[in-house]
Amino acid sequence: MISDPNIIDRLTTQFRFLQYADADFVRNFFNTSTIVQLASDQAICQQGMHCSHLALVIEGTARVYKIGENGREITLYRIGPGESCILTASCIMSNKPFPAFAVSEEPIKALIVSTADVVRWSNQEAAWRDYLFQLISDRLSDVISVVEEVAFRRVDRRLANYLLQHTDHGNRRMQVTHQSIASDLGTSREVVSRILKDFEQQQMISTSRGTITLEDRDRLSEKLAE
Amino acid sequence: MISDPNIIDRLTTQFRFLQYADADFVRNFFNTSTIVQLASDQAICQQGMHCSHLALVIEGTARVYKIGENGREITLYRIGPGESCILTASCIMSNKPFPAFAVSEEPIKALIVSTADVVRWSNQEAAWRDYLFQLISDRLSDVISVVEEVAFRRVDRRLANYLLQHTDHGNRRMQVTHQSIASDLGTSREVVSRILKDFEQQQMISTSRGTITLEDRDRLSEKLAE
DNA sequence: CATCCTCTGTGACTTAGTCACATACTTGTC
DNA sequence: GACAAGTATGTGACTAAGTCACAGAGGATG
Repeated sequence: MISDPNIIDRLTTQFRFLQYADADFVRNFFNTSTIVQLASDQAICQQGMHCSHLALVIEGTARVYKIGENGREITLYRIGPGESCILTASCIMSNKPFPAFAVSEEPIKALIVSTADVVRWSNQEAAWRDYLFQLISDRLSDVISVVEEVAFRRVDRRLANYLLQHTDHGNRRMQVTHQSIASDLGTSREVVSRILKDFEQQQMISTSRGTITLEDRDRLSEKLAE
Repeated sequence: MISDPNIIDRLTTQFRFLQYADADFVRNFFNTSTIVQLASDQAICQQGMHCSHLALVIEGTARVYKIGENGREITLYRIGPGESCILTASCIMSNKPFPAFAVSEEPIKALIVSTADVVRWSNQEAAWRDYLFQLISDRLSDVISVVEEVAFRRVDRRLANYLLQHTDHGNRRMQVTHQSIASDLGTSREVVSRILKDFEQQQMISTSRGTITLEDRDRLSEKLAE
C-alpha cells in the first residue's frame, strides 16, 4: 500500500501508463503494490525459477544475463528506472520458468506487484496492457540485437563500441574489470585483456587496475567502421 | 471476408483463441480478415519495413532471420501453422520498423489482419490479447535460446543437434545444402562442410550433393553431451 | 557432350576461446 | 613495514571458428 502523495506523484510521472489509466485502476494500483529496496549485486531471479511477483524499477539498474555451460556469461539487456523485468511478466503470462538470471547492479528501489494483479489488470486496463506490451517488444528487439552482435561482429569492434558507450567527453574514465566487460559481451576475460592491451599499445586508451581511460576517442571510433 | 463454414470450422480448431473468444468478436474477425496464398521463398518482411498487416499462418512455414555485415545469416525462429509473425505485431504495437527478414520456406496460406484491427481487438478481446502475448513471449524465449547457442555452444555440437532435430528413426535422410544449414546456425558454409566431412569420416552420416543421411544416430547423440 | 550453375572440398591464414600458470596490485593484520 | 590472502591482469601454447581464394564435382539444359 502506497499512500504518501509525494511518492504517488513521482511514480505517476515516472510510469507514464498511470497518467493514461483509469482513476479506479490507479487507486487500486497504489493500494495493492508495495515498495522494496535491494542492495547491489543481489540475485533477483534465478534461472528456472517461477516468478511470483513483477518488479517495476524506480531507481537503480539490474542486469539480465545467461550463463553458458563453461561458466561464461552474456548480458541480454539491462532494466532501468521506469522499466520492469518483463521476462518475469512473460513468465507470469505463460506460466513458464524464468530462462535467465537477473541481478541488481546498483541499489534498487522497486514497486512490487503480485502475479495475480499483473494478470487481472492486463484484462482490465488498456494503459497497463500497453505498458507490458511495449516493454516486452523492446526486450525482444534488445535480444535480437544481441544475437546480431555475437553472431556477426568481431570482438574488437564490439569492445571498442562498449568503451565508447560507457564514457563521454566529460567522463573519459570508467571503473570496470576486464572480467565484467567479458561477461557483458559474452566472451572470455583473456580475450578482453588482449584486445585492451592492443588498444593501449595504439595509445587509444590507458589502463590501470580496475580502470580504463579513453585517450583518443576519435581513433577508437574509427575501429567501429574499419 | 471469410464465410465458408468449413473453413471457419477449421480455423477455429487451429487458432484456439477463437474458441475462447466472444461470439461478436469471432464474427467480426472472420468478416474483416482475408486469406492469402504465398509461394516458397517469397520475401514476407524486409528489415526496416513498416508493417501494415499481421499474418496468421494456416499452412506452411516461414523463417525469420538476421543478415550480418559480411552477408552471413542466422535464423531467429520459424513460424508454423497456428502461429503468426509476432515481430510484426510487436512493430505494430510499438510502431517501429521490422528488425529482421522473413521469407516463406514452404508455400504459405495465411490469414491477413490489418494493423488497425490488431490494435482494436487487443483492447476488446481478452482471448486475442492472450494469443498475442503468448506468441511474443514464446518468441522472446526462442531468441534467448539462440543467444545462448551462438554465445556458448560449439558449432560441431550445434550441428549434431541440428541433424538429430531434422530427422527421426522413420526418416533418416534430409534434403538440405551446407549453405542453408550454415544460414540457420549463423556460421559459414565452409565450417559446416568441414564438420560434416568429419562426421562422415567417423561414419555417423553419409552425404551426397544436397542430401545428408544419418547412419548412426546414437553416436551422433553422444556428440551433444561430450 | 558442352556449357552453365550450384554445391562441395581444401589449404592457408586470421580471429576467438581455452587452459595453465605467472605477475602484479590492494587490503587487512600482526 | 612485512606478510598473507584475495582479486586483477598478462602471456604462451593450443584448439576452434571464420575468411579468402580457388579447385572440382554433380546436375540440368540445349
